[in-house]
Amino acid sequence: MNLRDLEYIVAVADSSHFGHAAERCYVSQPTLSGQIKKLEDELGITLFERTKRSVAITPIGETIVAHAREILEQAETIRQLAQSHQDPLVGPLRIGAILTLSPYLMPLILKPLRDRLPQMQLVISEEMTETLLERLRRHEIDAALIATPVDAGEFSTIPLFDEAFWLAHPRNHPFQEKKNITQKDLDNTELLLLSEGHCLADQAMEVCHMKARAEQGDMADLHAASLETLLQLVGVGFGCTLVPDLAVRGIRMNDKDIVTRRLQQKDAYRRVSLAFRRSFPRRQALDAFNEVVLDNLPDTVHILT
Amino acid sequence: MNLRDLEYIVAVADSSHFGHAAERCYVSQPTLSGQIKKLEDELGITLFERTKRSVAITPIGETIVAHAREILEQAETIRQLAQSHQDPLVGPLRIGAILTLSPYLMPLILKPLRDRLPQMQLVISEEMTETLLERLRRHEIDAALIATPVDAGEFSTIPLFDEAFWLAHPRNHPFQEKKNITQKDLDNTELLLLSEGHCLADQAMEVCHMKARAEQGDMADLHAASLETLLQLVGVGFGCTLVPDLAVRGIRMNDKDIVTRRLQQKDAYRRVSLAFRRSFPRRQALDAFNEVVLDNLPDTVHILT
DNA sequence: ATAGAATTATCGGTTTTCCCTATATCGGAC
DNA sequence: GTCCGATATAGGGAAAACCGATAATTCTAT
Repeated sequence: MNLRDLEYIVAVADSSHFGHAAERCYVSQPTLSGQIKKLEDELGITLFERTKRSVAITPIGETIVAHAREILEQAETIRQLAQSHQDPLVGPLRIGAILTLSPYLMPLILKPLRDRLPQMQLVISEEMTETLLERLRRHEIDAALIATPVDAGEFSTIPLFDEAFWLAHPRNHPFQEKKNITQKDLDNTELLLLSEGHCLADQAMEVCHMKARAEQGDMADLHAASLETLLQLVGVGFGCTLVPDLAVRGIRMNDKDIVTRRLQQKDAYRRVSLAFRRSFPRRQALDAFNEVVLDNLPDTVHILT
Repeated sequence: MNLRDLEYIVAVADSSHFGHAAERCYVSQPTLSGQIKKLEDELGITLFERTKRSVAITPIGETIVAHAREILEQAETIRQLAQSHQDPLVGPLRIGAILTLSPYLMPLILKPLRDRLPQMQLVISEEMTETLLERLRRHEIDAALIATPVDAGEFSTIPLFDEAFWLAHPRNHPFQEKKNITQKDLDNTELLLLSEGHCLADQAMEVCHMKARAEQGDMADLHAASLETLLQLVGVGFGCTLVPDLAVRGIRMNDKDIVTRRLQQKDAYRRVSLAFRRSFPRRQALDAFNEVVLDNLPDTVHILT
């Protein structure tokens, strides 16, 4: 049995005429006759009752042709599906992003993305870096926006932009009096950090030359699960924290108790990149996505070509 | 695209391993790889994301494999259908019978038929000869039990049995006094006949040497549409009629006002045969049907070998 | 009755597809 | 670095699908 054979029997069932059916299938009449005969032999039944003058379908033939029609329809559906997915820009793109980036980046790009690539539906996951990478491995997402270098062997990465860290402190904090915050100031400051696993915590510790989490002492149990929570804590005077650039934009607008200040250090930034499986077939979709992201970032971040 | 190709992609989707999938499909791994690649090229999309180390299905691949599964299932259904119809004795057999035979023959054979050929469902149509032959031409029925010779060119026929005609007259009829009914008696008798198109009417006229229906005079508007109606008329003294043998059996039991008498003439019978399209493929089913019919006829009919 | 038209089946040869073995290539493990 | 496991590639052979020509059969028209 064969899809072609099924086309043949459907054509004969429709036209009741081997010659016309053959024409419709773009084959010669002997070919069609032979193939149908072969199929009948294979199935062990007679599909069509033919005389030299006429062709009529048998009851069982009728039933089988009905199934054949369904099969051909399904096959056509497959071709249609394939057709509409041929453009790599069409179809859902599953992007993961770290929690300290996603809430501040997505609002900037979702609308432009829908305008520029209406056929591409973005499916967003927000997770910590390790979880994202695991989901990438499992093919649950197609790419991940992260701020940590990953093993180049396992995934390909495209660097997108460098995002500076800002210091956020309460309005009544001693820093309020200082014109410039120096590295030394930072090194001596106890920072509020996100809980274990958030790359932002590690990055902040690095910027402030902290050796390990344990050094923080009493504040250990204040480790928050989201940047928003952390900022709430800053707002009520619990301490300072480092905030990545994109997240600062929201604070400036909304919270009068929090002061954000640019850091002097040149190396106080994190590099955001897009990681994806080397074998991922829709590279063009990723490139288009990246382009939209870069086109819609504020001037405050440093875009990498 | 090809049914085989679809088996390949389903196998790969199931095992996530080209080698194992190939084994399951009884082909070599290069063959399977090649065919899948060909299919991907044909569809213009990537079904599987493969590295040298692992295989994962793409989202669109997942969708397509789902359709492929349905197609293969339908194909299997076709094979199953064919399988269970391979035995020509299995499946519905559509038999037509003339109206003056069907009500008397069917009760005799339905139960034996169900016992002997439980897998064959009999679908019965009751029509006049010409209608039966027309339905035979249109493949609406598979065979017809008729009592008229048909053009041997158009249909094949199998003679089954000769059915004698009996005379049915009211108990108070002059015939009641006669010991034997002669041809001359019949020739001078006005018979009640079935309406136009019933072969029994023609046959009765022939037996009684009637030239044409018009000779009957006043009784013309009494032409009945069924033998049962005709016998009702006989029962209330409207006249005589000829009744075929199988129909007589019912009368003897139920009606005290009707006398049935065997005719002396040797040629007062009709030949019942089974007519079918020469191209009908389930000849064995017909033979089996005939056998059951002949095995269950009463001794009063003359069975033809 | 005979010729002609229409229709399906059959035959021989060609092209295409499918499949196999052998081998290359790549990534990971020891 | 070498071996192992996995997929991809190459070349050749077998099977199938296909075509044109033709046969066989049946209906139609003259």
